[in-house]
Amino acid sequence: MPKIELDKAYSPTAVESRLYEMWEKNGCFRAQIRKDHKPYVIMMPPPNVTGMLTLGHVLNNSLQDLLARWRRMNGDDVLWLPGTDHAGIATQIKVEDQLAKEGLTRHDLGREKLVERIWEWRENYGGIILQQLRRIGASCDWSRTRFTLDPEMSRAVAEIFVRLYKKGLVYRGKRIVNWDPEKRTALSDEQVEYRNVNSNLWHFKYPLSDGSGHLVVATTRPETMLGDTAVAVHPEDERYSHLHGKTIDLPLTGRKIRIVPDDYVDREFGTGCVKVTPAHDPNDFEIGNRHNLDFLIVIGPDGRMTDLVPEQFRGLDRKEARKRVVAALEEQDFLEKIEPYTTSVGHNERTGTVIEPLLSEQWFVRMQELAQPAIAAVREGRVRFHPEHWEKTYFHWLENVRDWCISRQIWWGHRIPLWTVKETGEIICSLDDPTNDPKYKGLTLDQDPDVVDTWFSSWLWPFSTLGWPEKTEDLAHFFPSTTLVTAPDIIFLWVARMIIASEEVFGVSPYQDVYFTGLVRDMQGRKMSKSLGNSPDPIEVIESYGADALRFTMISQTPRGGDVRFGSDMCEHGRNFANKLWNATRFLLMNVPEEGESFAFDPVEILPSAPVNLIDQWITSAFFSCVRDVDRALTEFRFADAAKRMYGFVWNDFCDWYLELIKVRLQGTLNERHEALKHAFGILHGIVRMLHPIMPFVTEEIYQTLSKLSASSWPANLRFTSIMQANFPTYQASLVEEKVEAQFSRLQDVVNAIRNIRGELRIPHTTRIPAGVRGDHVKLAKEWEPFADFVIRLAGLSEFEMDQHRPKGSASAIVQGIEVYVPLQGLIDVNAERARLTKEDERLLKLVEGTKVKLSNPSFVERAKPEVVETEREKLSELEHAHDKIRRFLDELDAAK
RNA sequence: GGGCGACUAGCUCAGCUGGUUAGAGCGCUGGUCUCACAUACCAGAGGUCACAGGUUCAAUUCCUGUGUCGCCCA
Repeated sequence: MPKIELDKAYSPTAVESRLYEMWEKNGCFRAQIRKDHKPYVIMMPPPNVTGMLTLGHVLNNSLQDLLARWRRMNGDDVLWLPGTDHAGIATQIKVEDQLAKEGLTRHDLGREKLVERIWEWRENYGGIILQQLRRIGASCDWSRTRFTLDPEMSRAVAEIFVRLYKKGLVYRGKRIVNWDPEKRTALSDEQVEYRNVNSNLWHFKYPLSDGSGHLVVATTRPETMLGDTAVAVHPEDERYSHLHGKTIDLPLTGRKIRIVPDDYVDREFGTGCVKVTPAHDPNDFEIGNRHNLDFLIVIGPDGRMTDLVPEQFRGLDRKEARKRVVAALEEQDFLEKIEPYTTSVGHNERTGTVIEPLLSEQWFVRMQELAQPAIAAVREGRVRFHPEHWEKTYFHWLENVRDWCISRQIWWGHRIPLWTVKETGEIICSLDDPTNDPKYKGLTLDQDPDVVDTWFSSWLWPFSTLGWPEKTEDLAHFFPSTTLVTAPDIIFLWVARMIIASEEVFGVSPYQDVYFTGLVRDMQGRKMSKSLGNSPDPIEVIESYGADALRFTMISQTPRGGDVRFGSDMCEHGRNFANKLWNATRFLLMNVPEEGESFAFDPVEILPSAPVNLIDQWITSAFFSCVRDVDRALTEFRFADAAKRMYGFVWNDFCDWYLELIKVRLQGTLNERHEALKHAFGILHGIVRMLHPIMPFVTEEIYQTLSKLSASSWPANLRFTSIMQANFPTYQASLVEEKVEAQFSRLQDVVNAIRNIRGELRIPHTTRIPAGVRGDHVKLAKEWEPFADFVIRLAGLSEFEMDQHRPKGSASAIVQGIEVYVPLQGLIDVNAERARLTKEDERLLKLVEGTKVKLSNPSFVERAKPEVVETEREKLSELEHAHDKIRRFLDELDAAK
């Protein structure tokens, strides 16, 4: 067996690409359908096909990968299904921008050609993000990659549309919708982002037709006054009750409009009179319906004033129209005043265009009825949210849900499966194109030109990706899925709707658990944004620190569901950890016997019997406690806890204590050396398997190395091409021994006490000093004799005594009731020792006093639980004991002076 | 305007169902290139747990209010 030597530092770059290729080549990520294996399914939230990897994606997908790898190593049939979203508007914009550079518009190309161009674009540039996901080590099943516009997915969209249409849950309605005049399409309420904008409140005088004076109305949108068809006042507002039914001469237009009483009006706001523009405001629209008002569309779909306005304003852009209207009103003395005002204005969340509420005919999904099972699903715990509090947001939305506007006036997307017979006006809703149906021979059929909202395909993602509506094997095995990991900003857009769709189609929820991650922010707590330039490119971060480092850092720094503050230099944390693990391995390998000698180790999972050596027992016990905690943390979606627990075990227990301790044995006899190494490799083997889900690359690299080492003795059924086929360590209760851990903690405390004395008294490491524990010799010897060498090594001692006698003028400490001493012998400064002891004296005194006060309170002793009082008493006696000792040491020090 | 969340060491965060000597990582201070790792080792300093009330024998932990910050909805 050749000696294996590792580099001094772990360098991730080369390792990562090599291993990822190996995994893919061996089909390690491919989901299997096996008898007697539980499926574990995660549907990746499909990123936009136009998207680039952000730190948000990294966090999200690292968590999904962690879960997928963890469950896979636990033997589940894991399916992590990746894909992209066709992102209707965003993608079409990309290509239209390209066309613009060629001096063309989409209308020059026409529908078919444009769609062709977009497909071409997708082939060339789309889905880069899926390549980037490979860089973080994503172990998704690429063979099942889906795109929301794949033919199978289109089939699913048509299917659901037809079903809902036939149930009357999809309908055409004329409503105020969120209109994007830039892209000339409607948007759903959820795709509009409201921003506060500094603007004005304009107060206009509207003269009464009878010449008896005027009313004053206030508005944030002067240009819409051209479309006013009423002025509303509150029915019970006495100031205006005499005006009900009278009319106004609407300035600039020469139109007479009515004064109507309506509850909607807020008497406190402005003058209590409201101008009503039913075709351009959702509330005014309702008022318009209630009072049979005219609906005048004065701003067209292109954002320009229509022919329904006076000539001087026609064709003007809405911004320009605002200026001109105000100017005209001012000129004619209809302007009362202008005051600064902050108003909330809807913007397209993607492009930032100011949304125009516009009366238009669109397709809607009737949501109220559909929402009920989705509410029940969460209420009954069939879907659990983590953190739980998101349920409140979810319920609030669903309980007040409004109908969903699903039609979009763009070309890139799923066509609405509706045809109108030109001659008869008959509407055909059909899965298949009826154009060639003999039934309609001789008639002209026009398909609805619109496409559906992208989310109308994404809401089917949990099952359309598995072949629905076909009855596929995948659908049978992998639906419903298990866990969804996503960001809370799409709780309405996506999560709620997916639950709705699954409940509607299958009567079940699409997953059991939803984990909501937080937002990734910069170190100042600001959102990552392109314009701020505060968003590091994950790929660059990976190149300088490694994917494992990025993953580990993000996951361990992420509060449960809370926002993460992230700066790339934080990745040092993860990088150092990977390096630590690497060097621990390196160290063990350096101690492997030279070529020619036989050496074999057993993976910890198949340890034939419990270790006999106390050190080995301790690390084994600590390892399995860690496994238990990690397992529990992952089950409860406490990812950061899991990461920190593993970190603590590996760094502190394994490296700082265990490896230091076995150095003693590695210098012992050949047999001792073998025993120590065998066990150490066993634990290391467990560690890499435990860490693999969170740091896939470095652990695989180490696993591969260990495999070479153990090839001869390792049972064939436990030899795998990849660590991800090996088992995640399983908790072994029988190997966790509290007594051993307690004994070990005494050893640690004694060593720490000596180190503390050394540190405080400024004794350099190079100076070897004697130290000892005092007490009954026989008893002490029994416990401490076996540890003498260890204490000597770890505390840097010349000798370690176990005696009744403690030399006068020693530096001392009390830990767990054990008296530890370092004979001074003029080695150090008496004053420094006095300072050290005084500090300890004061600390203990404070604790003693505090505990005494507590115990002398009769109501505490009476009313607190007996075991609490008992613990408190024991604590007091321990503290007093230690305190007395410290006092005596101090006296002794003074006497020695 | 309504709702949700946060406020613990200089920074980023743990601390679940009330009783702990309030923790970790980074940073800081001092000491070490000790033959795995200076991406390291050893030691140390640093917190009236945002504020004010209340419940309780006991509150960082539960309740109410205030303040600051963030997010969502209208």
